Amino acid sequence: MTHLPPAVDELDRTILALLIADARASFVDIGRRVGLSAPAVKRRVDRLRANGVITGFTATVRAEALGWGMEAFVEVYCDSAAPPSRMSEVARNHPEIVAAMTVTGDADALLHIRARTIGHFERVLERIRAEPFVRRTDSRVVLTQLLPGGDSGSGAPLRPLLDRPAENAVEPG
Amino acid sequence: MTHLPPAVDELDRTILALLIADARASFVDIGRRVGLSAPAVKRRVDRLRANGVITGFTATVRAEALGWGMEAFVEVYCDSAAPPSRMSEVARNHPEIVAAMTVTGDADALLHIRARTIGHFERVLERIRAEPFVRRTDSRVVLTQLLPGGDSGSGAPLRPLLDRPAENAVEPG
DNA sequence: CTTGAAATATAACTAAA
DNA sequence: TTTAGTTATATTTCAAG
Repeated sequence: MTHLPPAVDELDRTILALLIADARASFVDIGRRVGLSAPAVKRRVDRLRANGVITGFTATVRAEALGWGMEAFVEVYCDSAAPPSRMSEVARNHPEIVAAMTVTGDADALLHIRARTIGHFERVLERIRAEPFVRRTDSRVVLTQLLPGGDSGSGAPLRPLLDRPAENAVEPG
Repeated sequence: MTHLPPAVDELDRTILALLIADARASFVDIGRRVGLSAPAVKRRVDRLRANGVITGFTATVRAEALGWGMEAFVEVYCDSAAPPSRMSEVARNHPEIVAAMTVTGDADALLHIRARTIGHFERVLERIRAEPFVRRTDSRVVLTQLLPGGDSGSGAPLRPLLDRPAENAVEPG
């Protein structure tokens, strides 16, 4: 049994790009740009949501404007006995962890962390290091975002990828 | 002249949390939950946008559903003569780079990269390594997302931070 | 795709703190 | 002066044809 192919066509990609650029755009407005009626657009958006292509709509917020001026990536090294589910629990235990993943390489996990200040970040690190199984951490503090939109996942950086249908083809071999 | 304090109050934070959870929520609906009329909500949202607290509204898309099944973080080491603006240019030159930043530590930059397949990723790496000033790279391929929402920046992981006004206070010293 | 009724966005105006 | 409520109108949503 293969995973169901979502079957996203050119029109869907354009609609996705428009919704990524502005999630509050009206179906009428989107329809005008893609040459479709509003109900037709709505049907496609509903289908993209049902298919799990669109997972939701969100406001993008400048973390600094809310007092979260620090950002860092932290590699976590665990005891070899650490069950993989434990890191997931650790990630949920600390609200400052905005993303967590297992990765290749020496480290067992990579954490994306936001904090108010260096001092706050230091306390978060201490909290994480105090977790069972966590042996040591290796941090990289973000200095400057080099791309507009800054944070990945804001959707905007994904848009260029949508504009290249040829690149989306399944690669041979 | 100090930077203007955005002055985000409790009500704003609730509205932000609701918009992060669903960017297409109607002002009437938001108003019901915070005890405000629709125009009052709109005025606040307009102000949050004008203040740069809200930078936009975006659809969150599952990259895998579009054929982007690979994700990696790549540390880039440059020649000491590399101007900082060059990395920014490199980042813009490769659409697979969804985020790029300068960081503390040995590496000069950290890239967040999305690719269709391992083979595609390898070719992207070769392209980046061929850039002037880039001396070497060190990659960490993402294996499993440990938090729901996966990607950071989707807004959802930021929501818990909004729920903690006490944590948002400016820290002494 | 088109239609039409219900819901929504939004501007102008008014009222209150 | 700043913020919210009310009203009025254009627009949008959405189910049905």
